[in-house]
Amino acid sequence: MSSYEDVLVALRRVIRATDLHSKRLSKHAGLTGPQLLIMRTIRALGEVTIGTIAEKVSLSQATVTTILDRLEHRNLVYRVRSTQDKRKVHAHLTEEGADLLARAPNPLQEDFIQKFQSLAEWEQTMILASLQRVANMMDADDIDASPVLTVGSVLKDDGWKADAKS
Amino acid sequence: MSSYEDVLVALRRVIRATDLHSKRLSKHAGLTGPQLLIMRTIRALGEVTIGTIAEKVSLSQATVTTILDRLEHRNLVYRVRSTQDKRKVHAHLTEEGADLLARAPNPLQEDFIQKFQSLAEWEQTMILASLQRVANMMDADDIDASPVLTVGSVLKDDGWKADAKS
DNA sequence: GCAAAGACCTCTAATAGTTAGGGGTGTAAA
DNA sequence: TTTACACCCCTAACTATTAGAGGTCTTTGC
Repeated sequence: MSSYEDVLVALRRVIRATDLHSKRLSKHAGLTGPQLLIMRTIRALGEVTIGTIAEKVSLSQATVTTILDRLEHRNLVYRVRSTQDKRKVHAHLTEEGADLLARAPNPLQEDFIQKFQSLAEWEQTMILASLQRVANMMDADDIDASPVLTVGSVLKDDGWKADAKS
Repeated sequence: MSSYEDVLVALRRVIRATDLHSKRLSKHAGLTGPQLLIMRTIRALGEVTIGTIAEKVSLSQATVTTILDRLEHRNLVYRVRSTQDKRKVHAHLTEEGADLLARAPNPLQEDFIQKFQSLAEWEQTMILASLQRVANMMDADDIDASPVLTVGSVLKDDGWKADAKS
């Protein structure tokens, strides 16, 4: 069995290799974490409804709507109401949005996420919790100051703020 | 007190004067009663939401939606989704629709409807019931064959069919 | 004459997206 | 350090559309 320290070191290496540290990434693209996540989902799925996005990223439709409002305002995405079913709205990346997304992330990132999602649910959860703990430690520069995390808080308590001032 | 026959005669005169006999009118315009009613509502209120139309004509939103579908298909109305509140949709008459509406009805009709709506609720209901009875008699050419009407059936049981074959 | 088809009308229930409102976090400026 | 601001996130309410089922009327074919 590897020691806890071994795990920490491995995690730090993963973080560096994949450039997943959200503050760094977000600042680079000028996008917040959820914004990036949603734009990636749109790129991955092509013509996609708001409901599908919400399902994929585990947010409510209302939240996706407001985030899309901001992205649309910045001309990174646009909406098209379906003619087949006028209840539905399809989201698309603008050329500008696609460019930004292409410039922003490290190519390794996509690979990593795909592989990560092939893990078991509990593995993903535990790894995320550990990553979170690592991030906290890095911020605090003090291991003992890092609070114990619950699973539920893992995805929320993330330092993804980037364009609060834009 | 005027006799029942006096009332009948008066009603017949009103019907002729205002050209309200629905079969005649509908055939003239190539529109059914509800279609005509909705188009008039749009013309009267200008930019109007589906919900408002439904309220004005006492139909469900779903019904208004399907009737608007047919009118839109015939290029008589068009929809514009509100930019202020993207839940809302405004209905408008096309030029073609406005033309059709302008040609179809007798100008007296508008006057009559306005005045009619200033009457008390029960007066309107009774008058409508009587008008309906008159219409039935005219169709039957036989007074005794006309069934006694209930208030609830007055607005429904109307010979408004016109373009079932179009 | 009469049965069947086709085109309507109408409704309720379900569905998709948007908005309102309230609570929270993080960053930057006074 | 407080304050302002811009986010995120949710639930509840709201607007319109669609699905599905039941009804009427007219036309068409027997």
